[in-house]
Amino acid sequence: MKDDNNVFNKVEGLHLQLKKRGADDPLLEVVERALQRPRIFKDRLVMRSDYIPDSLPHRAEHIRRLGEMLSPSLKLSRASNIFIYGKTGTGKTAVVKYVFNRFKEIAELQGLPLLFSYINCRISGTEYRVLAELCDAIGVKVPFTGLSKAEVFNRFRSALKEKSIILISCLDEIDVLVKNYGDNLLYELTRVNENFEGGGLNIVGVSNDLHFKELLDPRVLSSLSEEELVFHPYTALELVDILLERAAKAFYSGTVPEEVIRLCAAIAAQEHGDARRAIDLLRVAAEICERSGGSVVEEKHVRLAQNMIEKGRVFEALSTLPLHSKIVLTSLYLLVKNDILNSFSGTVYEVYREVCSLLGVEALSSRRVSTLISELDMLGVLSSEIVNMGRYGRTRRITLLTPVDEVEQVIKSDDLLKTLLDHKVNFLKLENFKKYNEKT
DNA sequence: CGTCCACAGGAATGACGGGCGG
DNA sequence: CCGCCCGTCATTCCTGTGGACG
Repeated sequence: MKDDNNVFNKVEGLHLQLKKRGADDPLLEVVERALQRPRIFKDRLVMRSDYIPDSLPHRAEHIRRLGEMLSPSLKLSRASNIFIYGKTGTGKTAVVKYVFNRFKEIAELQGLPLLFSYINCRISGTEYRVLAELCDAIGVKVPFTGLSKAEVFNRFRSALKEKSIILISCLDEIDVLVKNYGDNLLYELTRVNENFEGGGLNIVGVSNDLHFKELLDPRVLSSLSEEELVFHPYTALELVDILLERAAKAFYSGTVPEEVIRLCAAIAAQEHGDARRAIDLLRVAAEICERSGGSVVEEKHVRLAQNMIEKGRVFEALSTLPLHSKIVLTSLYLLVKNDILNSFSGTVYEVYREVCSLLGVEALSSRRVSTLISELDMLGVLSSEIVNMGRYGRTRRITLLTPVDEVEQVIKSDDLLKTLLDHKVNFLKLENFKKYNEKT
């Protein structure tokens, strides 16, 4: 655990050095300000999202039950597969990791052939990579691409058998995998244990989609969810406890008043009781306070933090979009700038083509753009609604949901698109599109 | 009452870069 | 080196469709 005090001492040392050099040193002022800055954070790591606390308030019951379900593995017999539901930030991942860590310690102490792996299916992304990570967990090296899935699967199974390992694997956000690739992999995985003595695979599936079950084949469902565990969102009061505990470790006493914590908890509770959000909010509020030279976090810092986090999320999501999605977004932006708030897909596509030719980029087919628009819809950047206009066909009415100035920031952060706004935007004859769009 | 618009969105297919084993 | 298998992005072709217009 890194101590802020060390850093502080170093800065102090630097300060003394600089002073010796004379007053005209350009760093002197910066360092002095850094020294004067009141310190709020005692330990920043505690407020990070990947931090696993020693105790999880209001989750003792879940920990106990998960531990019970997995306990047969400590006697080297197979435990049930487990299914965990609950929305984001309800402590699912933390509980699983917590229990895994504790079991791992015991297994190592007793020298049991018991291994644990945690895989996030959304981050791993494909069936192949999930399989590769399972292999990795039991010490089988596989290339990140090149082999057929069946081959990787066979290697996994035979290694499991050969080494008589029991692998308990958590597949987090498992719904993402099934939505994209179906439940084939899960089916195969649940069958791994058939005709096996010693060794085996145990799956702890985690999903934040409550309707996920419906996507599964009944056979898969029955073997996957032999046991179930449901996580409910935290209430505001529970969030307060969580934040208080974290705050006590992360901040110097007296820097974060309880009412600020209550506010953070209340805001997060409104948004589905997401603990991660609550912690982020408090952390950012403290950072803002610290940077502005305050010594006690106040309500206004929380409000600012709330704003910043929201904007940051949007910017992050939009600026990492592939080029053509950004061009579609830009087209929509231009339309909105010209007071066309609801455009039809035909109009958007026309503008899109125009923008592409101005940028010297080859335009994609309208079919492709159509799915790009759907993707933006799913991201919540825009909303599209199918409308029937009889004689005048069937289209989507597309509305930009993101505030224009935020979209503008994203466009300006892209080197290519920036040139469009800077120089070429006048060449667009948007009047034509306006008429085109109003041809209802 | 049937037509027919302007697309939606599914299916099939292909190009491509990456990476294996042999 | 080849042949094969991935996943991703894109195109082409296709069938489907609610309701204003004639």
